Amino acid sequence: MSEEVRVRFAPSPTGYLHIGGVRTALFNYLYARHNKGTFILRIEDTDRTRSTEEYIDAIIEGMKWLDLDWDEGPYRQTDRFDVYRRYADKLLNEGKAYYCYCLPEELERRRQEALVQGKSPKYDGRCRNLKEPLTGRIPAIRFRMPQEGETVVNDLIRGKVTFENALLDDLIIMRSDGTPTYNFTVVVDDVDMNITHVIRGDDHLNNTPKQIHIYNALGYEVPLFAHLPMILGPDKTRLSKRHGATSVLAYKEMGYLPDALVNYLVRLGWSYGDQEVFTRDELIKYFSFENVGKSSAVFNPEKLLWLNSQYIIKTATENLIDLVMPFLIREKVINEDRILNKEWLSKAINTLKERSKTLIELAYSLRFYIVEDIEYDEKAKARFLNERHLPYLIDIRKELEALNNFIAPEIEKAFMSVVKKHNTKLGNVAQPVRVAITGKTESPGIFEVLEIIGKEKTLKRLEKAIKTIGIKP
RNA sequence: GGUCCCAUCGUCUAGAGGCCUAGGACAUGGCCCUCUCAAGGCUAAAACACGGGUUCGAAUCCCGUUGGGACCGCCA
Repeated sequence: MSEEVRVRFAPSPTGYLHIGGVRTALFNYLYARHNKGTFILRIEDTDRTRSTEEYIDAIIEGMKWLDLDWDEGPYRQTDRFDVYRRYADKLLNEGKAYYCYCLPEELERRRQEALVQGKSPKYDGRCRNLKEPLTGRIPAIRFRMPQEGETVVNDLIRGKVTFENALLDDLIIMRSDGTPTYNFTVVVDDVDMNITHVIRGDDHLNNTPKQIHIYNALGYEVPLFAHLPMILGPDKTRLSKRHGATSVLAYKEMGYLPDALVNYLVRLGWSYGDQEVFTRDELIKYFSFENVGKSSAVFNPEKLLWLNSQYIIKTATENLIDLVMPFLIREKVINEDRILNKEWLSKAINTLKERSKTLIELAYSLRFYIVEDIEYDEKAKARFLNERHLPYLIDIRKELEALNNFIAPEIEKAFMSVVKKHNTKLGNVAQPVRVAITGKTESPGIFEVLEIIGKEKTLKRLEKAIKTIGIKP
């Protein structure tokens, strides 16, 4: 027995990689990295009618975006059908599994009947001790589940969970079309891949005793289990498409930083004292199941947004340039062929970093720096581009025009001189200028903004504002 | 219906029988800073689901009730 920790994330490509899946992947990843173990990616695509290549690609892309790098795989179960077949034959030969000739429609009918009568829908075992094969039907293979005693799942998060064997169903391990089913393939693969810890969603806890019996039947040691609590939507039901974004990649499109999402998700059900923000290294260092909670958690978009803004502030401006560029193009702030001076752009970004909760917001707010013609917000225009503020605009234009060194401290002096001359408050000069330059009543500090916009554009925009007031009384 | 799981502010959580007058974070209100908006600082309001035990002492241990969730497929 090796000491090495081997864990796996095993999504089925019947849908996109969603928040819940990512959290499972993340906890597997953290546990592996914390223990210097191996993290395996396995695609559970035995349901051939619902699995698609597109989903597989999206899962992989999502994992890569979040930088949840795996060490082995992706393995695909559809490549391993002969392995399952071999194990199934073995169980058949040993009498631990048997052919079942019941038709899916028959089973479904019996299930419904049981439900109507308020009984537990369980396979009645009518093919369990068949002496002769039934002709004219292609059988499925069922696992012969022990019916006495109880099974204890020793869960790293839940503790001991006990199940009565009499309640366990003889489940189908091979369909009549020869393809294997989930509860069988997981066990075979986890055995085959030497998985030491099965870390997965809470929804599998009820499957676990059945799987334990398959391990036993196959003669293998049972791995350790850790069942993670579910993530709920705002209505406290299981997170689903109704609750907004389906794919994690949608979060990428919405301008979230991968590390912010990871940080948010890890705190859903896990904690480390009062700490809220973690680097990836800290996460790996501190992670343990002892600090994983047992109860399900409601997904809270507001806190994610807050964390995202914290990560934007933390990110080096240099990196932010590359991150925001696709959004500048997508939101048509710049044309694809237009090359911006990086040094200049980083100055602009610096003023907007702590004002942006997402990369989209950052891209939008960068607009007034970049475009030639800004548009006035109607309310802002009505309030500040009027007769009352006209003298200030005329004077500040004059003062700024006279500046040789167009830098923030000099610009400030110019403003102060106008303020003094009119014996007014700075806001009365700054706000109309802000509207003239940015089109809005909110922006970063106006002196900095003017420096970054530059003298030429500043004067041009001031003149346009002055003219606007002249035209419209 | 059966089985299993869970239960601290609106939400995420700290809490391992006395450090609890229940702490932190998001969101919300107020104040400070201030050229606006943010960021930041300070501050306010806000929770141990309920009922029984055990104990000198319970958010913490036990039992029950209630509430929520998951699963009961030839889906995974």
